[in-house]
Amino acid sequence: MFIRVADEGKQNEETIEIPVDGDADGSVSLSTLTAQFQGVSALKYRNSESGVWRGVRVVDGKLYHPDGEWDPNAIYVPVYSKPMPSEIKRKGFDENQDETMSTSLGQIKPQRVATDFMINNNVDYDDIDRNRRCVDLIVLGISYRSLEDDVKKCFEEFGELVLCEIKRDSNGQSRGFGFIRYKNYESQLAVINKRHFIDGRHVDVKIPESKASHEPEYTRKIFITHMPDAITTDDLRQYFSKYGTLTDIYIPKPARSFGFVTFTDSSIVRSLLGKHVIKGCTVTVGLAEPKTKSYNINDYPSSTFKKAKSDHRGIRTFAPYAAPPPAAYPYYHQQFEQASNTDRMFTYFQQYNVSTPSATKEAFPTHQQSYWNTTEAAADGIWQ
DNA sequence: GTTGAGCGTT
Repeated sequence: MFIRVADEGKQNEETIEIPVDGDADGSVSLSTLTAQFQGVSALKYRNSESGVWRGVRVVDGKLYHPDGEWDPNAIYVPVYSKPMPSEIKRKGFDENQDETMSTSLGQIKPQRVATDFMINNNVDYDDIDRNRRCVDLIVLGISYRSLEDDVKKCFEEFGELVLCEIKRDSNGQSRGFGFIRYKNYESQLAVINKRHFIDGRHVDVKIPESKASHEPEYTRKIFITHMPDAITTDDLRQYFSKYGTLTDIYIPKPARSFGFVTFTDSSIVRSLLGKHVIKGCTVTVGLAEPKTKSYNINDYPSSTFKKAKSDHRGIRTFAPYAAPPPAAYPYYHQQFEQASNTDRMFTYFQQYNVSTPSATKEAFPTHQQSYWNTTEAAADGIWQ
């Protein structure tokens, strides 16, 4: 069986039939879809009764129809998150521009080939370029008695170093961390995310926060819970690296059933919220809270998870519920991307007959973004 | 069952 997919307003010229995996679970593979619609992250369709858009559920790279079966006559419309396909630079797109970058290590000519991964995950070349360069790497966990030479000896095994230093206080006492930098990017790839031993201590090498991203760390980080002890950092790396470039993986020792994975980019984070199956275990992915409570909310208006939670308690107090939610719960943010506003949220939730007294609107300051979705709302008893 | 150690200098 096939479903018909076309960009909005292009049903006449460019409707493409996409196969449904009938052997398995009747889902449509997101990668099959992205082969035809670059940059697509979900599908939507018009609800024939109400006329409003409905989102198709996306889980683990597969699209599931809310009613359990696809309508062969419907036209499904791709939902894109940024950037739009026309903005994805493919090989040849801007070949006449000189894109040679100057770095302290010489000239690097970036390759301009969009991989499937990049297209699927809306990774653009700026991300890749930034990530392909050698940067100073932070070395954490250095013994206080280790010297520069000890550190150097360990890391020279992987290639020529252009920097190796241990940070010290004004008395010359080691602070237990330092920085290294390689001449070649391959060496950087070889040491990062691996365990190293110096003077009987294991040390970690990471991209330092100052180089990781322009976005605050916690917006790029997921919080994984209900995680069995058997899941290791390697398992998390293997599983989550398909969604983006990782800058950090953390599992406390001894294990406490949770962990963190940090990406280079915050944009993938929202799409990962919910259940995932890793090594046969179902784990829950949530947002990481900021490590310090002293952040200024106005600095990061798009990342105020705690505020979003209290907003939705606001609804619960007011709303009587006339009807149960539909069979599936499309993510609000998959339809409307990142920036939200009160009016648009209320319009969206009206399709579920959630009563929205005007007083409730006051609980939604317009500068705040809501990350919560209808599944979470249902779990919290809004519609029970 | 549910939130992380530590991040500099030019």
